[in-house]
Amino acid sequence: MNNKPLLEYINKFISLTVEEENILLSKIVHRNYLKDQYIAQQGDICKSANFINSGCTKTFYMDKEGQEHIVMFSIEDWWTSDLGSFITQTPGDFNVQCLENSQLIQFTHDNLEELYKQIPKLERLFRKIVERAFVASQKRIIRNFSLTAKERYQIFKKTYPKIDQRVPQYMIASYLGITKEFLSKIKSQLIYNQ
Amino acid sequence: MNNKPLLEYINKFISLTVEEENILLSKIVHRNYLKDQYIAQQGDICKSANFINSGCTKTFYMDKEGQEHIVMFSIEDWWTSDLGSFITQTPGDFNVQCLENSQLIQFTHDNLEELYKQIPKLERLFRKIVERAFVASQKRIIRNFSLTAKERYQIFKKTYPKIDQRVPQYMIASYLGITKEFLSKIKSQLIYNQ
DNA sequence: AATAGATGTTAATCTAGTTTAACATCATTT
DNA sequence: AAATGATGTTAAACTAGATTAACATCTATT
Repeated sequence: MNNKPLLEYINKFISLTVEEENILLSKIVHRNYLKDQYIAQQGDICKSANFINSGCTKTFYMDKEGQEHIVMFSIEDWWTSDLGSFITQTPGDFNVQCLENSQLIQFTHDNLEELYKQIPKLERLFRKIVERAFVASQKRIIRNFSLTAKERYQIFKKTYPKIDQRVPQYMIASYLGITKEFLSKIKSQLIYNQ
Repeated sequence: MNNKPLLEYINKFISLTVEEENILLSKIVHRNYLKDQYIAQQGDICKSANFINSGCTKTFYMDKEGQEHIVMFSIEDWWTSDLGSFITQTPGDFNVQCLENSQLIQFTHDNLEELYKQIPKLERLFRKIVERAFVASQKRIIRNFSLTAKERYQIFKKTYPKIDQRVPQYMIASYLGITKEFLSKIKSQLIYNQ
């Protein structure tokens, strides 16, 4: 039951009293998932927002052709969920799946609403978290439009070196919006040109 | 000084007492911009979050080649700002420019922080606004990866019929991430095939 | 150690979308 | 009404990246 990473994370945004921390901890659930297990499934209502204590997940969309499109990887000290489904409590567009055995701290929708009532400061915390996520998402749209696949890959490697090493290449290709074959070509070009 | 649209908008998310409404109204500024005027500029710190009473804006990024990439159009009853720059108060990556004469209601960073203190409920309001914006942004990434330009254009027309009619085609092409020439081709194909 | 399944590479062919360039249309200003 | 600038169209040549398919490498399981 390691709550330290979560509390330290929260403390970067807002400060909680000891009582508030205890209220918060009373409303969370620790949960272990195995590699390949699903945390959320396209078409289902997403039941939890999850803080990652350890492990790694991918959030992806499966299109009508059965092709996977990864929107996001998440690792330790970050969140994972189908946020759209979670906040509206309606069937979601995304799958969230563990890429490694993962230790998560889960906030259910009801518990989080309850927490917002008891500790209004948490609204601020989650506002800030989502603000940052939104900004990153906007920047990604721009990058996809204004940069080539090679440039996007180089930025990805620099920005997320940990993820680059932990995740199979064909998933990184999916995240970059290209095929695994083309990513392979890019990598060989990069090796040749240095 | 028409505050009705703003108050009605807010009321969809949270309910304010009359006193709270008055505090809020004391912290906002009404401001008129002319067509082509800039609300935020790439490289500058964005000073305001703006509720649109009337008018229309584009948020865009200018790349090293001098090409414009539109991330977002905003019209009445929606917000416009370089959110990343606004929340961090650091130089921004985006320009926000009026496409029509526009009446805006401005929240400066300081005033908004002040308001959060006086009316903590507003954290909830802005959390919800940004949540929705983030979800829309994620869906757009998916659409860009899994759909063709033609499909994306058809969805755009259906989702934002008002904007489609108000904004020149070459800007819609930029929003869709394609050239104006290719959008022109798509349109002629669509006319031919119905 | 042999087999199967998951991951990664290479190369040929193909295509969605770009680039370039010339022209058409419309609105605004003189 | 002529001229200028902003917007939109068409078509030919081109390219980034997809598709297909064959093969290579690495694990994990029997």
